Amino acid sequence: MEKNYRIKDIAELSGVSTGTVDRILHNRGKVSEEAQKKVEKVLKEIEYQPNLIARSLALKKKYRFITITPLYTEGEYWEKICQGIDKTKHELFSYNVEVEHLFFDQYDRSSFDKLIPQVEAAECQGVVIASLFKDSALQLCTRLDLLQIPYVLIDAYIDNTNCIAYYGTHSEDSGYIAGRLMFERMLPADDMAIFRFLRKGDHCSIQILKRETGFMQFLSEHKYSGFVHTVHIHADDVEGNNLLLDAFFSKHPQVKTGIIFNSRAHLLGDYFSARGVTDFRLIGYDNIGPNIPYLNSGIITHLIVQRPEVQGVNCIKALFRHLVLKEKVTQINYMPLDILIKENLQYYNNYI
Amino acid sequence: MEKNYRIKDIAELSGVSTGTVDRILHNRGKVSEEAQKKVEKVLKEIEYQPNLIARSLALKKKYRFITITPLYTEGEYWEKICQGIDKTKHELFSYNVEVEHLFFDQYDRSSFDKLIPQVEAAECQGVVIASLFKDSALQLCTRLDLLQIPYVLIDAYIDNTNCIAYYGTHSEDSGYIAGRLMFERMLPADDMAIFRFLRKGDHCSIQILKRETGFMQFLSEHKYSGFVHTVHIHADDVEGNNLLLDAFFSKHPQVKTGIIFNSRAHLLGDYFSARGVTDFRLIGYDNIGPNIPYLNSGIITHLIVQRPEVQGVNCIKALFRHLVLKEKVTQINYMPLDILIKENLQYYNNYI
DNA sequence: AAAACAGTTGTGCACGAGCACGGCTCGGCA
DNA sequence: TGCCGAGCCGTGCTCGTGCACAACTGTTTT
Repeated sequence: MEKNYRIKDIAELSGVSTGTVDRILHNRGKVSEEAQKKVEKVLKEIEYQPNLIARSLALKKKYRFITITPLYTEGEYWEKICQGIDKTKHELFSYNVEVEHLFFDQYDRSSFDKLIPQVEAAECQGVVIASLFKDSALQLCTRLDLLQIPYVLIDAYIDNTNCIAYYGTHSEDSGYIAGRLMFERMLPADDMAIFRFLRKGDHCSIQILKRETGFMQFLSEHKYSGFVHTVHIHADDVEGNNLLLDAFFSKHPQVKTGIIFNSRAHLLGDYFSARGVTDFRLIGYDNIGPNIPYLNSGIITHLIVQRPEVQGVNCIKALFRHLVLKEKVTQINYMPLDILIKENLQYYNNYI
Repeated sequence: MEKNYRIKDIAELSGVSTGTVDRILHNRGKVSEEAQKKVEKVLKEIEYQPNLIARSLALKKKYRFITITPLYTEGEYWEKICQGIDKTKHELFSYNVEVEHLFFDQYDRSSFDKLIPQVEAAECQGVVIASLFKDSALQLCTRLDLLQIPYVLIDAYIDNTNCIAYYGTHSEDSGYIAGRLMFERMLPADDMAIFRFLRKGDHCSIQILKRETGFMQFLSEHKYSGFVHTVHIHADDVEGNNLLLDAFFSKHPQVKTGIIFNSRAHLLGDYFSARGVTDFRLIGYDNIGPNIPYLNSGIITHLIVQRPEVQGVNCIKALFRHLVLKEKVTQINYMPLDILIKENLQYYNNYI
């Protein structure tokens, strides 16, 4: 039968006024030792849980968060992250939390750098940083440290920052999982292909390279003895790529298994579906819109996915919990790595 | 530049008092047509979002929810559900939400029935019902309908109730997925085994039977031509079962693949690990504590899991959103069906 | 014409916490 | 004794909403 104690109750129980209790709870202003002791004694006996509702009504403080993410087109990975952010923003509306999005071009580092002074100028209480560009992100972090503005990292973890939280996946392990999935249905001596779909200016991010590392580690740990073909493709040039892939498969018809470590498996899906290929086992990443039909039709056999919406939700909630609720937030948070197949796809987005 | 409009603002804009605006917003009491029109006009122009914080402070209403779930021992499936519930209860503490747990014995239907008058007597605003016993649950539902108390179903969906929400999984499809996973690494003509671990009084619930149905459907759709051995085992009798399993495997040494449709794969894990068997492919359900070490050691190859904590969270949130926020809640919510393997296990619980 | 009444409308307090301001006590000093 | 200031403490307003009650208007009744 737990009772909701109020400051007023504590004041009455300890024989002082609410003002004194308030001063003790927030240790502001001077309080006599006697009063301190009396109140502390009461506080020890009861379990006071401040009414957060009343607090956030009394504090007319506005919380302004800024997010810095890649600009996305419809169906892209970062759209899902931002959907999670916007959902949470709506949920926290009554707590006076406002969220403003700033975008950069994920293929142009300088576009990120240009945002740094903007963030410094904006009066904000917290920042969410998509840390694709490690050095630039680190620079922003140190600027924010100086301004004493808390920030959350998303996507790539950066050592030696004072971020209050990081949300992302363990890239090596996500590659390792891919290795396991691929191994389920091939022989250790079968050839395979890694497709690197890059766009002009694409930097083949550290994340992607780490996935590949984890993948190769699985292969070596499990005595893989086949040959791994690496196929480089420029994502923008559809015509050229078709020729390139035609050449590759006519030269290596034994390759029946492949993987793409970024979210562009659908581009290879386009190729296979145009050529009528149905017996290739393809593993990809991320449940972005364009990948879905190919998972459904069986051209992509597995997608390794990472709940981007939840990441977005968690970023904002981390700032909220840190600043408003003054709770402790765990710093490093690796998201679950989910395995999506045709059969469990339809239920995947029904969380929360 | 969205502004937070308050009732006071609306009153000023439309030239009436806050009381009148209040009456119109909640359509209570009589208001002159003139005032109605003036306020409605303003409401159309601005987008009024009531401050929920202030509202729940003003309404000193207590919300008392009751949950009715099986009594669990440590590490059991229902423990995870209740963990999600308790987490949310803590989160909604300041909204005056209280949650009381009632437990029944999942192997004794009458223990559920005994709770019905208790629920009716308790003055509560919402109920969460674990609907394992379909008929008994239905009876409770109709009682609650009469009392006009909203309720949420968890576990099994029941037709023709007025539940405001249901959270659970699509049982057939979760069996269908198991079929796919099993087929990944066997030949269509290989024999397999279905292990039915039941406890005394266990009713081999509809859920479990449906999983089996979905599984068999996958087999027939994919031209399975082997033999499915069904092994019945009483979960309580370890010694007897060892003998029974010994007999089975010596008679059918060709069976190298098996599945258990409830969460007791760990019992078979006990057997295999005692016998030193390492080349059996076993698929199970639910990431309950005892299953985890066997997934890690490779004795269980896959677990199909369904985010029980999230289900618990969602149940309480559904009642909260319905009663407090007065939002619309979607009625039927099938949870994601996740595939857990050794490699992605460690990250699985890092959500929210 | 005064009173009663119905139909509206405005006012004021409550919810619980935060915070500023003013008031109280007590000691020191002239 | 009177005055001042430091140290401590209590009061009262605020946030935005809900709701009860009082107050106001205009019409009908005695």
